[in-house]
Amino acid sequence: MTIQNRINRLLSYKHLLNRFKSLGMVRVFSDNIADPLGISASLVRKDFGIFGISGSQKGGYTVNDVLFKINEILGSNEIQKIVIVGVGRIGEALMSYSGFQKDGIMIAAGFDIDVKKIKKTGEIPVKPIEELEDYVRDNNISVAIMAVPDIAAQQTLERLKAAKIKGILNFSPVKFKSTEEITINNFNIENELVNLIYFVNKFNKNGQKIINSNQ
Amino acid sequence: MTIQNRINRLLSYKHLLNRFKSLGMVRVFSDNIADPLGISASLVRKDFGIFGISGSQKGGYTVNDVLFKINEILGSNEIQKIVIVGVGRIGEALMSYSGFQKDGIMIAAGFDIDVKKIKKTGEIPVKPIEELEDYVRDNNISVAIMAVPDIAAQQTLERLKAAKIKGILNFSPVKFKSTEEITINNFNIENELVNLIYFVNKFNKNGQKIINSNQ
DNA sequence: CATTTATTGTTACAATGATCACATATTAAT
DNA sequence: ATTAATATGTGATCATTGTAACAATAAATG
Repeated sequence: MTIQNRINRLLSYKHLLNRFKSLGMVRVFSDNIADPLGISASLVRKDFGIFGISGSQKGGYTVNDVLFKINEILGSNEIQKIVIVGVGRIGEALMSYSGFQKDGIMIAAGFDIDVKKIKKTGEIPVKPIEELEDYVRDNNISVAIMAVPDIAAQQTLERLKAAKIKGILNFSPVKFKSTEEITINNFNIENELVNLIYFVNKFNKNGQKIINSNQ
Repeated sequence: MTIQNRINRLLSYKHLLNRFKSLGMVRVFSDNIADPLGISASLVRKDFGIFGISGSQKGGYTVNDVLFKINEILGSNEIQKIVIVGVGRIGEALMSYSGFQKDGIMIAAGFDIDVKKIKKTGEIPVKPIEELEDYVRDNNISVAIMAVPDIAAQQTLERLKAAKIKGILNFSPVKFKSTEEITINNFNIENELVNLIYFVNKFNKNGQKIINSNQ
């Protein structure tokens, strides 16, 4: 979980730096980045240090250099093709979402078990699930979004494993654990909501803090 | 971030215990819970202790008691009504999703700025955004899902603040920070994908770097 | 050219979280 | 009733993660 935070911060840096860039800024200091994100400047410098991003001792960091380096680290300088398995409402919503492009992510195809979903036309083709394995091999895909109902989750996971997929972003309600061969990030909306409701309910009365004694 | 993990674990415990229950189990020990989740038994016991969940010194914990207590803590024993602002593809997908019920969450209404989206019939009504403030007040809503495009995000946030919403699950591409008055959890799909791609590309099972085979 | 100033890069530190280990309590068995 | 076995509850310990502090150093200034 440790490096995941670092990667997430890298993404925050990227978005912030893009904003700075659009404002015409050429150089930034570590606290310019830290303050808006509510973290310490030394953490920014440490992150940069760990990923080999260096600045100059008086003039700070060059926006373009840092942006290029971050994209390089994240693999966003080349297009990353991924697939979606399960073209229901969530799958469709993701396929029609255009925001992935800026991070170098391209949804190459969708797959579904339901023949009525198959579409050869359109920007992103939807293919029968039987073609997944061949497609993944032929197009060198390593990451998939899984957006199937709970009933189909286990079976879909097996198919993705068989297709030698290496990473899954799992929108299905069933939680799966990562293994040596495959990294699975579970994206659970219920959990997020329950968490939020808990906070809102506990903090409600006069903004009182919740008990957090660790003893 | 500290107690959030605890709440997330509570949710994992809940789901696991429900599985145990459906298998007919009446009592469990802390390691029955810990092992499948890959955490230590003492952490389970400590979590339980902190939330006042107690077991018996030889017989472990009673499944039903723990489940009831967890639901009580999470507020899932009563129905929590929430609203969705922005009835685009994501908003629609969430509105048609039936999995919230088991956690006591009910989507009471949708809101949109586009009059073509308004629907008075159907299970969940979709209302004009102007009615948000009144609806939230009259129905005692404190949590909202925000699923609007980036362009509308800032304005929508202002509306939600004006309506005295206390917690937002933000699906829009724009990241917002929580304040004293309002807790905002940003749900960013790009970030998750980029993170996953980073892992898949840079690490093999030994944590060593591998050659990035980009097509 | 020396001095001042400002910012990076890094080490020491503090806070937080999870695990370990054990004392304590409870049940079962003889 | 006594003893043995076993699981909880919790203080001590270890690990992780971010912050604070500062030394090193490059630019600016006189």
